[in-house]
Amino acid sequence: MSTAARPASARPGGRSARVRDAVHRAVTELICERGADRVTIPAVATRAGVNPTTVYRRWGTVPALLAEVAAKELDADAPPPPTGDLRADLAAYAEWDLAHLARPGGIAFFRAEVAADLDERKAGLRECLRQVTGDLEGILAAARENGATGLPSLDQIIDRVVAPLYFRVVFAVPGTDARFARELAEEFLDGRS
Amino acid sequence: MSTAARPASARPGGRSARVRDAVHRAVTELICERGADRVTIPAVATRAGVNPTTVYRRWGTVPALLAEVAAKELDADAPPPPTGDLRADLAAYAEWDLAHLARPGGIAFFRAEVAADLDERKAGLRECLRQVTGDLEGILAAARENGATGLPSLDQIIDRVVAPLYFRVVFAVPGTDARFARELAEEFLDGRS
DNA sequence: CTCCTAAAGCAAAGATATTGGCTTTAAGAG
DNA sequence: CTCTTAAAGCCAATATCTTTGCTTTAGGAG
Repeated sequence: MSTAARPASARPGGRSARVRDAVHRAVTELICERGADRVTIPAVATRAGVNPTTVYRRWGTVPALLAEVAAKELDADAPPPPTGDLRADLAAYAEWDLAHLARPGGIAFFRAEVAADLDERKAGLRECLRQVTGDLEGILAAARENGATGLPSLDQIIDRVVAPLYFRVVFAVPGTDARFARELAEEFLDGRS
Repeated sequence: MSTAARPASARPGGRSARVRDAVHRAVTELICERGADRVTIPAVATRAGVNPTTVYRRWGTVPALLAEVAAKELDADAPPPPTGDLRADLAAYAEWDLAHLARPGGIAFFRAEVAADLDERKAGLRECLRQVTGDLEGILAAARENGATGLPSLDQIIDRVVAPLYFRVVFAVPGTDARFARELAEEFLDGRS
């Protein structure tokens, strides 16, 4: 036992990082080329130029691997920061959310979460929903600071704006584009008061 | 070539029907016990007391098998027929839809559809969406015959009623019960005029 | 009742995926 | 620079899934 605190991860640098990046890249590529259900650990390992055993030992299962990649992509592609203008912020968020879902392989991650089971599934989806509600709360808080009153509730926004976007992307409903997303948000706000 | 017309399926009776029923039952049981992603053809065959080869030859893949079972269950558990009272019909439909999705293994079929890829996926989801729009069109038609005017559009109902239900079931949002479903439909209609 | 044959069963071979024991590599501390 | 050891690599064993060729069973027509 040294007197210094142990780092959270024992050996995060160099080779481990390179392997992680190669595996992440391989997952993204395979998801885009084939679908989520054809992503297997041996395939990922081959594409990444890494030994399958390594992937099994570090990540264990495909859903766990996908969850990590999805989390990383969510960090890289964050929604636009709220300005305090609820109407503009919500429209921008809706547009971003749609783009995020509809990006190549975007829905594949959602699928992976939906398909996973029990604890893993609940954890993944809770995290996903938590992320969405966190973003929306940020938008509402900014509007409130800006002096806005009579704000919609989180549940209302989720039911009226977020849910339709998810549904339409999953079912590939035609006409679900950026313009639709913005109008969905704006019409929701206009219909209240 | 006989002069008589050939039947669509060459030998539908007896043993084939028994095997089909046993396999269907096994699929439903396994989906409820484990999740959709742990349903494999060998597992289904064992549970059904049928040879795996038979399942491979008749259905080929797990998604195809799940699609057939889902279609059969949809037939067995049809939504209530429209009465012509839009408000009551839509509330009843929302309640039925939620119950149908939330039933044991209900979402698992949806998951299976979502997880499948390319042609199979598109076919399955289109069928699912077609079913929903068909039911809703029936409700709208009944209301129209009853003299109602200013009816909402199909897209509106899907965005405002159906999509939130799907979203909430998939993400297991608390408080998503029959009462919520009815109120969702009623508040949608009340919010128009 | 008898015959034809679609569909089910069986068994063995061929893929793939997963696990475990052991060796090798290279961060990172001292 | 040297040493320790976490993490990666290798390879063989195991488990699962999937396909294939052939045999057997049992609907259903005549």
